[in-house]
Amino acid sequence: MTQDVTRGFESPRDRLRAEGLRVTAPRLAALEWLADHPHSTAEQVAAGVRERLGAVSTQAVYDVLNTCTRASLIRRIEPAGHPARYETRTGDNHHHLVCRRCGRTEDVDCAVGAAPCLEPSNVDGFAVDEAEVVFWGLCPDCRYGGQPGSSHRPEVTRSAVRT
Amino acid sequence: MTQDVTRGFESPRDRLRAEGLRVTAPRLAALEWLADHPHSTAEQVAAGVRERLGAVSTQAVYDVLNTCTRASLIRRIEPAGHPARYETRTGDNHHHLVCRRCGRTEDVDCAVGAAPCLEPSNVDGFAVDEAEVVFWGLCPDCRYGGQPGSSHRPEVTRSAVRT
DNA sequence: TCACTTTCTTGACTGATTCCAGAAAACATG
DNA sequence: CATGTTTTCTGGAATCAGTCAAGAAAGTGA
Repeated sequence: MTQDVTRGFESPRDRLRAEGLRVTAPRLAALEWLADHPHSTAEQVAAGVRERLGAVSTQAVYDVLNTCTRASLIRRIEPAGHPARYETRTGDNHHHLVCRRCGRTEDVDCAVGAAPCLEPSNVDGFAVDEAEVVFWGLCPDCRYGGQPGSSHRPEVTRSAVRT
Repeated sequence: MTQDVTRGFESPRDRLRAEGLRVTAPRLAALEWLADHPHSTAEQVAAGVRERLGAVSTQAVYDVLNTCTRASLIRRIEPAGHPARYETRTGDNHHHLVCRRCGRTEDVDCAVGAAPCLEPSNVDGFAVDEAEVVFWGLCPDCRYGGQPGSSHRPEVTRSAVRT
């Protein structure tokens, strides 16, 4: 059982209802899967959903994920060079730690206090509504272990900025 | 001529040489284009390169961009949901302001002083080497103007936003 | 239960980018 | 300025993640 910020208050079913969304088996399965497996890719969610329900179309999964994202029931993060990942922890200002090599993603709470990095609220005429922070690096497995799974193409980013 | 941080010191030709890369027409054209049109997409770079050189394959452009990115001559940014963009300003820790709607991208210097948001250097066993910050919002055109859709041009940006 | 929506299925399709094999060009030499 | 390596470019096919479309199926309110 994951201890998620937004979980425990309401069941997936109630949360769907609260947003005026229909309660369907694929939606429940996807939300439940994500509650226990945060940062899953669409493909992983699809696998998890099929594990419980049997055949479910890929399109249905994307639809569920998009609908729930739009309703803020889940949050989508799209690390450059990796497929999108989803999580149920929404509404708080937390950021992510992503492995350049395998895409593994972990949560990082705001390092510099409450709302860091969200200084510029109206720069150059832009109406800024979100500050996204991604920490890039290598996860333990990719640092030490040799080949973690499939062949990931050589990562291109090597900026290594360390202000 | 744009006054870019990394430009003015060395010409594109010298910068290629300094990295041990061959000096080819497509590379020069791409680097020059980017110096004057920061945050261009691969497609825009291709168009700019073809403007000077005539026919150049798409693959050549991607190759040039990848090679130069790997050599840190340019930096690639990949805003979620938008094609990757490239810029010649490398080596300093500046971040980006991206329009949710049209993808227009602007530079933002660190808002919170020197090293904002780059607190965690070794979290959870990860070896963090870069903190990427993206401010999401709507650009002036998309806020007020109706349909920016078609006018999705290179959007020659005025860089160096000071906060 | 019935009608009315919304959602799911199937399958084709897109856009951005990469892979492949061979032709062409760059550049350190002789 | 020829020559031979080595690296890069061409052209086309392929991949990957994700979307679009039309009709069938299921959830919901009366």
